[in-house]
Amino acid sequence: MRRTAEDKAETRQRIVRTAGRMFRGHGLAETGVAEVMAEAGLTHGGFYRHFASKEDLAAAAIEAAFAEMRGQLQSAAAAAPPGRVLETVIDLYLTEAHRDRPDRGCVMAALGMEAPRAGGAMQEAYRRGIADLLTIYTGLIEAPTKRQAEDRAQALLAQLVGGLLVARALTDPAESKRALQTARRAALAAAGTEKDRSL
Amino acid sequence: MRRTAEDKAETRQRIVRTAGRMFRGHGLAETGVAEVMAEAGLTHGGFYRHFASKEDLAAAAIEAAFAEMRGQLQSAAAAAPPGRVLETVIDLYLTEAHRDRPDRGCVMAALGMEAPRAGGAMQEAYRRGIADLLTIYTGLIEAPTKRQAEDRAQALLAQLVGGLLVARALTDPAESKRALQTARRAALAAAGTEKDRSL
DNA sequence: TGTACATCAGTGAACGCGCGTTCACTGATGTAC
DNA sequence: TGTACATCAGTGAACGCGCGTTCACTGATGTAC
Repeated sequence: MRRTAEDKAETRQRIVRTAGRMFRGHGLAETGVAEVMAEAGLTHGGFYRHFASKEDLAAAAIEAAFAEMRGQLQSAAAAAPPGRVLETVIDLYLTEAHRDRPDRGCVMAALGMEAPRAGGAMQEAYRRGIADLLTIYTGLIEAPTKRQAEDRAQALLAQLVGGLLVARALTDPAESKRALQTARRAALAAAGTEKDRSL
Repeated sequence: MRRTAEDKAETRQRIVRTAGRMFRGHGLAETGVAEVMAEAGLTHGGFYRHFASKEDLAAAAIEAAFAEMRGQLQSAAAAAPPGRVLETVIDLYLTEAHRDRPDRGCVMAALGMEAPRAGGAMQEAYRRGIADLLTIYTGLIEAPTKRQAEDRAQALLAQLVGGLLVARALTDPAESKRALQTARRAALAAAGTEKDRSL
């Protein structure tokens, strides 16, 4: 049953991506190794040919999920009309689709409680993911000083995540939808002015 | 070993409060019934004299933890100097103590992912807790219409929770402290003007 | 008020069950000659 | 290029272990008379 190195890398990636979705959808503790493997079309026995432990997988999955987020964020920002980049990335985040599909969405809004207390590689992957996101947002924001741009990026991220959490908490569809709209306005206000990229 | 009805109520309350702390500190899935009972000074066998299931306990614990939050929030608001109520409740929330002690802190910032997907009584207790918090915040905020006050209350709550999550994610003490300060300013901006209670 | 019996909060052992992890095994691929 | 052997990705059974829950038991309290 031995496979090519390429095959193995593909399998590993499939496991990591599957785990990323399941961990975000149901939580780290509630998602079993065997479940992930089954969802990836494998049996659980082979798991340890790819990962040292469940924690090892979780760290890889968190890292990969953040990378996925960065990709979506950056391509949305690149495609947005000038002057509407912040609006575009905010609207991408605070959607009903994102609210309803945590498994495909923001790592912070899905694992923001479990990851920091996990310690070790998971916590570090999570911390780095947040820091990288903040760097990207900072680059989109115009402010007198870099420090102020960083502060606004942080306020923006907090408003995005907090707004999504509120929207997910409210079970009434109309209330929840309104919460998303409110959060979009508040996020735009928190972000402030957009960096001029027309040069 | 039979106890007074009063004794039983006291025991139940002790279990609920202990569970509230442990669930917030380590998560719902990671906290065992036997652990909670031991921490409350009991053995696990008696658990089902008080609760139908772990979920039943969790719903009660979430409700009680929200009630605790409301108490702290309202007494802080009542004790604050006029014109500085919003600042006071924001400063109460975005502290290093709150960041470092999730078990004593905000339910939303501790169970905001697990509670909504749990369904049933837990989800409902959580939803109601958030709705009640929003009502309290709305009452503190001055705005042309009630709708606008509600929107600002929601933006405030999102900024508080989001800011705390960011601060908990950043492991560098200086970065994390700065994140709290930034979030305090952003929260104050999101809340807007305070309701005049001097009459 | 006193007595006999029923109740039931709390104990500690035991129950399935699912989890993360280990292991012997398989067979296709990599490597040495 | 062909052959023999080593490697190792993936399988499926099995391992402890801790979990939520159940249960027989205890003894102090409640209730009926």
